[in-house]
Amino acid sequence: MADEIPDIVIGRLPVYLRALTRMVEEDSGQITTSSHELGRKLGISSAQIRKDLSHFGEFGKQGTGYHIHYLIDQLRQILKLEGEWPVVLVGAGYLGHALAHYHGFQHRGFRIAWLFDNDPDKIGQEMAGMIVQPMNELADTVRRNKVRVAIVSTPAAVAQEIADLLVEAGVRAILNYAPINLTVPPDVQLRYSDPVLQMQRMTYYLELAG
Amino acid sequence: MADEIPDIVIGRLPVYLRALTRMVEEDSGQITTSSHELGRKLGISSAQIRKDLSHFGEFGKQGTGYHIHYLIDQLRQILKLEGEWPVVLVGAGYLGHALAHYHGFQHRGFRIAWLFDNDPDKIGQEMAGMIVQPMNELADTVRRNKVRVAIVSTPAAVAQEIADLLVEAGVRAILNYAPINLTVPPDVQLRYSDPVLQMQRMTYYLELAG
DNA sequence: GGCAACTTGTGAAATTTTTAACCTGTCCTT
DNA sequence: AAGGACAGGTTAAAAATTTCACAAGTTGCC
Repeated sequence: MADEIPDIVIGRLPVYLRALTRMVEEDSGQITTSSHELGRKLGISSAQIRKDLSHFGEFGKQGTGYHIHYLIDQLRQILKLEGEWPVVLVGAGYLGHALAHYHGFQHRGFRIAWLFDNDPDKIGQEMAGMIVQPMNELADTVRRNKVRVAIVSTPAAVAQEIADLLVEAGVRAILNYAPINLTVPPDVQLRYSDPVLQMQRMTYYLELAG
Repeated sequence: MADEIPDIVIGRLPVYLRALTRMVEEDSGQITTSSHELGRKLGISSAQIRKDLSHFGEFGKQGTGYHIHYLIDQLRQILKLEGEWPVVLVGAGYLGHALAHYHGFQHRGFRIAWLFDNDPDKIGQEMAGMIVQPMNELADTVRRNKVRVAIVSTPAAVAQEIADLLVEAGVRAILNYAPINLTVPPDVQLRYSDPVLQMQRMTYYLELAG
């Protein structure tokens, strides 16, 4: 363990966590699992799972495997998900609306706590238990509440501008839904979620003719 | 060129395509670009861009770079995006609603053409210019129209079941928004878009203390 | 107790991916 | 017309990532 851990490894931990959590929810009374079982479910080699986890410590027991609850706890700790990160959501369009209502953040480390938009018709309106705030209060809210995580679901045209503002105000992790590449300082985490990019990646493998 | 092209390369092509398209939209009258310029915009090394493209042919000209329009055309051809893939969207919840209304598919190779749900209150209703169809007609619609691409935005509990049905009916590419790992045959493309996974990947790098 | 069946963690090997460096060709300026 | 600045494609080297394979530890059963 120790040393710089590859980001690609970090990227798989949430996948493991999700699969383990699912195993608990299915509740077959199963207490432990093995790298083989987990690998089979995820389509990942067991060696990779063991190696990934070994970066952080020894969580398993030979002959037995991994205690599911214990491993979940450890992963949540590694990923800093034991608390609940308050998230600011910028952009209250269709997508922002969906994200604001999404229940999947709960129990997985996040809570959408503020919602911003620049549309006068939306500002002041209630959405998913929040009041849509005007954009000019965004920086202040981030600063005052020491918000570190943001989701951008604005049109591409303003996404960079919003990102700059968020970073300047103290945000250190941005999930960007706008279909555009953003530039942020190296100490700011940035992830993308453009459905079209994912789709375009798949069509390469399809046959054109019907 | 020729040979099996790494999937990781395929995954970057849509990113290049998006950046190039953006350059056209910004319309500074720019005709050509270079691997360096593109790399700078995307945070990718120029060598990687040249190498990626070289898998498919020689699209640039020494001393000049790449003709933007020509490269866009080539990428669209490589990714099989010259036509328009009709897409079936399963799940008309908040997220399905957002996807159905999303304009970003247009001009990028896709058109959401059908919308399915199992909620009797939603079936028959109009949404984004489509009528929500009942789930029991899904397989038939896919088969009759030879649909090859689907988006799943159902709850996790039914996502695998839907995926099986889609594959059985002929779908060969699935974008899954449900927060669960799916299993599909090896000849079926599968991509995920779970916002929480992306967020959990970022928090690892954040500092816990406020 | 002893044996067989498992399973982890881990160095080493294999494979994949990225980067570097350079040859060759193009364009622009003088 | 010549020279310098650029820039693509490509081969080789470097770095990163995955897989292999095995020693060592655990469990359960007879």
